[in-house]
Amino acid sequence: MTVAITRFQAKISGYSGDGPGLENCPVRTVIDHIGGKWSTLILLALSEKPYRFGELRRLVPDISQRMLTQTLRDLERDGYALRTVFPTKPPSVEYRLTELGQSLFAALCGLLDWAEANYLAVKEARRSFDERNA
Amino acid sequence: MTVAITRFQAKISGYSGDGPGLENCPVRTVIDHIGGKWSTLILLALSEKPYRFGELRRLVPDISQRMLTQTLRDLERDGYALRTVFPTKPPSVEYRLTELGQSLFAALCGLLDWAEANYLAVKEARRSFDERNA
DNA sequence: CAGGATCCCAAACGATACTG
DNA sequence: CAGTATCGTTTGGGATCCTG
Repeated sequence: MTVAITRFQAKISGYSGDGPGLENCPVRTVIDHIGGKWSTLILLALSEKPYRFGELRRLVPDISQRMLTQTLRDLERDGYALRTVFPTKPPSVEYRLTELGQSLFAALCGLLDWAEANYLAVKEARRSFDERNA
Repeated sequence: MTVAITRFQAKISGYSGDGPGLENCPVRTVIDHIGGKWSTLILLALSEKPYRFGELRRLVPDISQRMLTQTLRDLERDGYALRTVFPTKPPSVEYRLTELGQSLFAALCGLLDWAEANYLAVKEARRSFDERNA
């Protein structure tokens, strides 16, 4: 698979040495930030339609408000989400995906589909591994 | 986008409530484990061809030997990688992707390509955000 | 309603030393 | 060579209280 060799060299190895190259690795730049516990979930929620803060809390009941705030800030900072404040009383804040966020979501869909199709195999592999190493 | 609504409801919401449903969420089961700092990198390396422990260390110079061991164990446990010990002296151990690992890698490729194509936009978004909130 | 501030814990990660 | 063991640090994340 010469293709894959090229892929790896291009995507990783060139940035793995010493010096300031690490921050310029595309894979790390992007993956590191969607690896959080909640990022993909919120991204997935917002891919549906814009939501307000409280609505997101209800959609993902087991997220703390602290982490919801922080996850939304991160998504905003990376250019994936747009935050709009409506100066009503009490205030209301809407979050929606940007074009960049929508395109990231589209790229993520393949992985989400894979997860849905194969997670049982993964769970079984874990069970089997744990049994062998008991 | 009714499609996305369906996707979200199916993939997340049903598992987000109370009870033991969370461990059965496909998205979390898979994403949580490839969200580590090194998993995708090692997966990417092994997608090229089988490697030995020391070769992987050299390919990803900034990984500690402790984390390389642990990442490889996790990949093995999830059924993505196969570990083969050759009882030579000194011993030599080869890691290669399983079918499951290769199919996960294929599903991941879309995201890796996206990262490569868009990471400059992400970096710029971050810079701009940090400037606005200085 | 949508957070900010603070405290605290657990997990992830890194560095170093040692071994079959 | 390919690990294991131990330690210390750093980060991620949860709980709680407070506010415009």
